[in-house]
Amino acid sequence: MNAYTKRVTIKQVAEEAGVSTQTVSRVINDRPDVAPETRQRVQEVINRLGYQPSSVARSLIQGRTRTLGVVGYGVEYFGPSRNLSGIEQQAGEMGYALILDLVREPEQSDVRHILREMLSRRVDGIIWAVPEIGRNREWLAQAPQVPVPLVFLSTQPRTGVAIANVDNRSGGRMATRHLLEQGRRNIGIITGPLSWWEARQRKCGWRDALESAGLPAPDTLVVEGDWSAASGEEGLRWLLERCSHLDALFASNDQMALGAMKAARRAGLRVPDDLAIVGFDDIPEAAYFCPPLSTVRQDMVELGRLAVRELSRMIEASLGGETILEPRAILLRPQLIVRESSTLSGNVANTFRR
Amino acid sequence: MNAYTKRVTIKQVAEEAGVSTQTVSRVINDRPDVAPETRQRVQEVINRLGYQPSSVARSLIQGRTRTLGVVGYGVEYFGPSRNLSGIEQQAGEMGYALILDLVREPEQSDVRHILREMLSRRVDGIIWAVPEIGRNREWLAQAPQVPVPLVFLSTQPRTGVAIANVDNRSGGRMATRHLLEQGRRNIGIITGPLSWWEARQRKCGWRDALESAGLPAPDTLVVEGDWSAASGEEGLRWLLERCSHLDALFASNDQMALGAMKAARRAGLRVPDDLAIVGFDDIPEAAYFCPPLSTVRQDMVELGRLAVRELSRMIEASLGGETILEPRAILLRPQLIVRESSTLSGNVANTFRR
DNA sequence: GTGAAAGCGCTAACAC
DNA sequence: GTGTTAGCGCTTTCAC
Repeated sequence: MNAYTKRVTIKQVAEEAGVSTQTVSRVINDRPDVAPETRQRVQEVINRLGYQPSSVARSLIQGRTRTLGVVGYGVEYFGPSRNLSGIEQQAGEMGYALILDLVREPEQSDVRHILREMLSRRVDGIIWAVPEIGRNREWLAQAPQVPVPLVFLSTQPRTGVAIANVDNRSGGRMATRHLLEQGRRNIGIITGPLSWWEARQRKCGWRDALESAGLPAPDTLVVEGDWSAASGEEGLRWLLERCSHLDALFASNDQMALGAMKAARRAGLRVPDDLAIVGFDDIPEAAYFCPPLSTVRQDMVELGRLAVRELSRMIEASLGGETILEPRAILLRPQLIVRESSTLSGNVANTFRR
Repeated sequence: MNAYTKRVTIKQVAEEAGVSTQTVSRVINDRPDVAPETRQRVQEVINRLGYQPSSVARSLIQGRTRTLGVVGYGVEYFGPSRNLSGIEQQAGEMGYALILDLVREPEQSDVRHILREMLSRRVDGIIWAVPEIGRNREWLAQAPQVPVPLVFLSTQPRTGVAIANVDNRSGGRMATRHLLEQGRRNIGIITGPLSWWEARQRKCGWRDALESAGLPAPDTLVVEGDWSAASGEEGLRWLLERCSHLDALFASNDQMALGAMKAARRAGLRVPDDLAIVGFDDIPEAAYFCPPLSTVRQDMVELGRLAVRELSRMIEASLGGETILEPRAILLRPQLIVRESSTLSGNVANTFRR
């Protein structure tokens, strides 16, 4: 088997067509000032030779790569993967390619190293889609010093940086208010890891709703999970020990809600009759849990798209004028999805509980 | 706010340090032949100016980008997202960056366009991780003409192209054989869309196992789903209509198994007592279904890693010698995970249980 | 309409 | 050890 053929260059095309490289350049860039017949002749040579302009060379001379750097986390989870999908779609539509870097331990990952790598590759802008955990965003204060536009996803709002978020607090409020409306009064919460900003926001929403209803939000109603179904199972067990009259639960994601359902079953509690449950995320399986899970849906695809549009706006602006756009904060409202796990009416599936 | 500062070049560093660009180049590439004091002086200037070598310029001159193109599908699903994660990990470890292109409609997507884009960006190699659906792989015959190494994931083996697969057929066999070992004799199957090669393979495995046991595999035991929980629910309903004595089900993924569980519940069937169920994939939620789902686990992370290692091998070979490596086919065995959906209590025997 | 010359930021090859 | 020259593949500028 032969080696891969060396790539055809603009020079070879020019020679073969008997014109200058300049003319070839005009043809591949669809410039007007080329004689129709010349254009056709060149085009034929291009097709015959299978010439493919090098965007590496173009990037070098034009000072832009039409590439976006994406630093992501947890693509194996539903939210982040949808998010990435949205980013990719929008970027593709706007003519940007994506360079992807996945972080596995957000708290320890070497931010400076990742940033350096992205910058050396001369991306036109960066999307930082790693959750804010503990102090792993301290460096963010230096963000304005990064020499390209930067948009953060799911990060505590700060002045001076562009941010796109789902309104987690409002989501937590929706879930809890819904449970209150169902007549529940003892509403526990299984939070995500409280080092996560998003987890804290959802908890704040829960507290907001209780306080608006004039109800207390004691610590005995709170347990911290780690987003996993196992922690949801354990969490509910723990809550039931402290608070025997618990009649509702807000689980901060659907996996933990699933674990809690298992624990409820084990404890002989009927859902929703004895215990109403609401989750967060609306993973595709949620509608098939037994019973189907009420939850808070967040449109992560749209969030990704919005982030790219904002980033592109910033890039264009920096390319044009001398001034940087004032970074904006984008906030996306989630949506309450009511299914059977929180409502007594019309709960057909419950008839067949094991 | 000021505009983003223009990037520092090697020339500026050289001037500032009072050396030639060559010397700076030697320093940033850790070449030995630089006087220690010169090196230090240059390094200081680099730090002070925040100089970041441009890999665009490097790529141009070295004829390689240290970039891999990844064409993927369905990152929002469990398998593909894990797959991508494995690819990213291994690529990172080997010093490659990733350019990501996500395809949303594998059957209609414009292969030539995607390929052109990747090639114009001069990726060193390509991983094609889009499922083989219908005839969307016909172009694959031309793969040897692509001017860079190419590895296909989850594709029907063919000579002349490198491929990495999970052994889906063997997985289907494992699932079905397990059900046979539990004493089941009327084992239905809900397949994936049969235009998918992987779906056909799993079905073949099911048939293999039945035939080995001397049992027929009639069409009344087969129903085609679309991977969704909804189709699993409907599928089981359909099967129960045709075959009232059905006592086991192999669902070709976990979502469809979940839907089937719901249908079983509705039909008043106990799982596993009346109907044993095995899924495929081992999504994280599977252990929390009610009852916990037996399934076939495939290590998609490892598959991704293997693909990258193989691709890298091909790239290195093509860089060195004149000949291309003979493309290899990699086959990864899946693993049966036994939980409660397929075993009557105390009947787990000597199988691996989690 | 077309071409020649210069140069994007860097490194390879060679000279000193 | 260090500098000089040339050039990667392309576009820009300015002649003609």
